[in-house]
Amino acid sequence: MSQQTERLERLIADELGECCDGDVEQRLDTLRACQSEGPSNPDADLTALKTLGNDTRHTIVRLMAAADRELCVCEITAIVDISDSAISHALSDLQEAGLVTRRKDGTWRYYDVTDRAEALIDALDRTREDGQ
Amino acid sequence: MSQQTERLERLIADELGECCDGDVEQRLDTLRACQSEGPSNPDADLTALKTLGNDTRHTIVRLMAAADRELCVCEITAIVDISDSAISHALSDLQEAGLVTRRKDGTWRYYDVTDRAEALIDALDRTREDGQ
DNA sequence: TGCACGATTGCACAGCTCTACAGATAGTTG
DNA sequence: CAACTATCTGTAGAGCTGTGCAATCGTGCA
Repeated sequence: MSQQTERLERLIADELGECCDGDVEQRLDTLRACQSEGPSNPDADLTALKTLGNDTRHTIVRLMAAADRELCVCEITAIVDISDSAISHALSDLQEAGLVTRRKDGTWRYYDVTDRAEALIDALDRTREDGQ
Repeated sequence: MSQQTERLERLIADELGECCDGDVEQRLDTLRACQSEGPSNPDADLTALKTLGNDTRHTIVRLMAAADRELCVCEITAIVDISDSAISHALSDLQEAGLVTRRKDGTWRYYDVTDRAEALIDALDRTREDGQ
């Protein structure tokens, strides 16, 4: 029995007053079941969070979400104080992460937020601590 | 007039057929209003996203969310294959980011997810692309 | 076909992040 | 109070990330 499960055994003994090997196994099984509840492939989730958790990309997504319509790249560059290159990199990352969609019209490129981006923004807005 | 607004002027001319300086100013004003709709201090949002967007921390939060009760540190170390030190660092980061709460009971420490963490996890679950 | 323009891409490097290790801290117990 | 336990913390270094620069792509137009 590993150190980790010894510690767990002592925890259960503390909680229930006593603890046998069966109790430990049962607790481990329950926890393992919880672990397997998660998404089978969490990479997309991690990428979405990491991508939105950057100032530049977050700013762009907030702007598009507030505009409530697709925006042309040049509308973004006109407003936010970030270089063309950085914005283009950011939009590319956001698209790969499934947070924005892309549409071509001649030489103009239009981007819009996806449901996933909106859901994350909304989750943040609904759970903000201070009343700002 | 900057290069950025010249480009915007050409976009509006393309969209409407013509464009005067007033049209450009109006579009800029609208976009600036959108920009100011965002949270006045987005740092907490960025921290929350960045913190949850790490494999170790995400795994821990998913486990706690699935367990639907507070977990002792030793329950986490017993299940996930991450060193004690890494888990402790992760829990500390999560707490600072407002994603988990912490409770002491003797030498045991119990952690539980906050509404904010649950809201983000839920947003991801509701918008997953593939049917996993 | 050549030019102009909007937007993207490859690259380099400065700055940030994650983890293991070792040692510290705060309870508990005898 | 000494020994033990669960957890935390400081640190170093390997690896990752973000941005500007310069070059490039693709579209429209004369």
